[in-house]
Amino acid sequence: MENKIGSTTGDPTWDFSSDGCGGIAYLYGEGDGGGHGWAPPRIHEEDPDTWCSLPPPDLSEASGSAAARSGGDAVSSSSSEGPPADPGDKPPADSPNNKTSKKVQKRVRQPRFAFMTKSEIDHLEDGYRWRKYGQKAVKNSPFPRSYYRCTNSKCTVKKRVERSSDDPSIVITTYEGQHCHHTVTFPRAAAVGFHDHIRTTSSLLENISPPPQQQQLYFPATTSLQSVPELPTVLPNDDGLLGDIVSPGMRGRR
DNA sequence: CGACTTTGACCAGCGC
DNA sequence: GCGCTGGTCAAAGTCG
Repeated sequence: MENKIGSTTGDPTWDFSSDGCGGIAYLYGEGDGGGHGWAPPRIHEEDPDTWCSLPPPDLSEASGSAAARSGGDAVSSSSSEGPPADPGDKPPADSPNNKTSKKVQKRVRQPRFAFMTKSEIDHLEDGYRWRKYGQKAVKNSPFPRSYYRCTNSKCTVKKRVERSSDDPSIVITTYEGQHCHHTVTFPRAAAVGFHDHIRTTSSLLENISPPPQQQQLYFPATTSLQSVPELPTVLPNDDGLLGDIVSPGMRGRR
C-alpha cells in the first residue's frame, strides 16, 4: 500500500550485465523491505507489431476522449468529472446505460510495455501513485494478477502486476497507456530520466549505502533485445517515468 | 474522513 | 452456442 518512493539517496542504480536471460539489469534500491524499484527502461513491448502501430493516445484529450478511456477506463474519471453515472441507482444488468454500454465501445488498448523484475515486492515503485482496482487468479499460475490504475483522474494508464510462475521471485509488470502528468512521488525520475540514472551509476554508488537487497531486471530473451543493452531511445523528457519507457515514436504526436 | 484495498460478481472476447 | 479466461466494476472493509 505504501507508495512512497525511495529518497534521493535511495535512488536505484543500475548495472547491466549479461546472463542466460539475455541480460540482467541489477537494480539497487533502498533496502526498506525490498529495494523499491521504479519504472525500469523499456524491456519488452508486448506485440510490438500491434501496439506500436497504434496511434498514441491524445493526451491533451485524455480526460475527455472516449477512445482514450474506453471500457472500464472511464469509471474513475466519470465519477469525478462526468455526468452522474451514479452506481447507487445503477439500472438493471441488461440496461444499455450501465457499464455494459461502455464496454460496447471497443476496448481500444493502448501501447503496453512489460518488464520483469526480480523482487520480493509485487508492486514496484515507479514514481506514480496507483490504485488497485482488481485482482484475478490467472491460469497456469499460482500467483494472482493485480490490476492498478493511475490515481490521477485524467490519466488512463494502467498496469498489471503478476509473478512469474516459472520463477516466483520475478515480478512481471505490464504498463498500458501513457501518463499525461509528471511523477508525483519521485520528481527526479521525471526530471533526470532513466538513462541518466544509468550513466550516473558509479557516482550514485558512491553516495548510497550498500543495498541490502537488489532487484534484477530480466530482459526476456524472446524479445527484441538488440536495443536493450544500450537503451538508445530512452531520453530524459517531461513525460514522467513512463514516458521514458514509451518509445519516442509513440510520444511524438503532441 | 478520505484514500486505498479487498473481493465477489459481471461482462466481453476468444477458442472449441 | 458454450464455456473458459481475462479484465473491470463497485460495495464493503481497512488504514492512516
